[in-house]
Amino acid sequence: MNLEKPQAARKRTPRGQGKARLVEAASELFAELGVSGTSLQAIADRLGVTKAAVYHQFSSKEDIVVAVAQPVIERLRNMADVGESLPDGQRQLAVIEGLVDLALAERGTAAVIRRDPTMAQILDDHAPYRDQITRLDALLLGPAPTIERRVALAFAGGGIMAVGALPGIEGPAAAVRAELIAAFTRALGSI
Amino acid sequence: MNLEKPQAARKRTPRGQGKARLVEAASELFAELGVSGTSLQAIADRLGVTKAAVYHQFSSKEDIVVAVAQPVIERLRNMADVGESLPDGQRQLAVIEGLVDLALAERGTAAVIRRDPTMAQILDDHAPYRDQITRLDALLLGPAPTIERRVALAFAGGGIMAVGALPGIEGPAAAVRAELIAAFTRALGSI
DNA sequence: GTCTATATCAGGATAGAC
DNA sequence: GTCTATCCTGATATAGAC
Repeated sequence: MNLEKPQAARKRTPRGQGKARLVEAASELFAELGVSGTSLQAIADRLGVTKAAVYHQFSSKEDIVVAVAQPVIERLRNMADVGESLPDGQRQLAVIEGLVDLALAERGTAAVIRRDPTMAQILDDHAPYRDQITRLDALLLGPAPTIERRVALAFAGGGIMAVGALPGIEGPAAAVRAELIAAFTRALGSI
Repeated sequence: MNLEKPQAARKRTPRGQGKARLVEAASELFAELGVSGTSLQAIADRLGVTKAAVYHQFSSKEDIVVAVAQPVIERLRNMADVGESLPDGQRQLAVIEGLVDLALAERGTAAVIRRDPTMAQILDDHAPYRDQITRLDALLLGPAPTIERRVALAFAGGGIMAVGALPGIEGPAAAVRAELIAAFTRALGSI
């Protein structure tokens, strides 16, 4: 018994920066299957290499998860920097626009970060991420937020991520963006 | 080598309807860890039994997943029935109220259904679920919806689920409910 | 950078005793 | 209904050759 595993046909290794390719493949798979639903074998298969090649680049699955989240964390840090540098009246809108752009640009990854339990657990132990979330929450909620305001923020945050994860809204990006910013502002502003 | 596994101390089997207890435990774990992050061993441990006992109740993990979703599917069917029986002007609000109540009542489970990839994959192959979603979409969107309206619905749907999954909003349930219905209506109605 | 091969363990699932 | 024991597969991870 024990037939040989088919082992997906290896395409010529498109050489070069292996890490970036790997992170991209992992990111897509995480969005499709979730983090714990994605095996290193699956990542390797998508790249046309073996698991050992994956382990050459990252020494654990957790390292890959962090690497996938990294660009998003950088964007969050940037948004917090910009927001804090603005006068009070402009902070909220700037952050909201930033979050919407992030959700639309990073699509899958942003959604995974917000809703995948494994990702959440890893990032909760990852100070660089937690710090940005704290800063952005402060910018959006102000000091001593009411419970209604917290609910509204959770609602709006869940909303943009759901739209980001939505398939088939490739077309009129500007319209979607405008509608999202409006929806977010309405959700938050009304309280 | 190969120490004996500690095997969590077994508490006296609290009798009775094993299936219901099992579904409840699984439901909680799915919400905490995701479906693929939850092993049958973990479910068994939470109940204080062995894996084999779990397999006595359900013949596969997929069966458990469907059983966990079942009460939510029933509620969705009910909402669709009620909505379709109402005159045009009242349908939308009735469905929105139903969805908000569902998100608040089923908390974790409703959120898992909307955002867990494994759950989604299983339910996509599960006609009873798909049918209700189709009916509710029709009630909320009407025929030939614009893309803006679809975005708004996705936004609102993601929003209530995010709030449902939010920890620590046990207190003023009525206020949260009212705020959610308002937010949902605003998100949809404005297009 | 990538491979083959292998160690180790956990996961889903089954058989059969009590 | 629950247990023990076991099977098989696939998962993470490592060692060492090319």
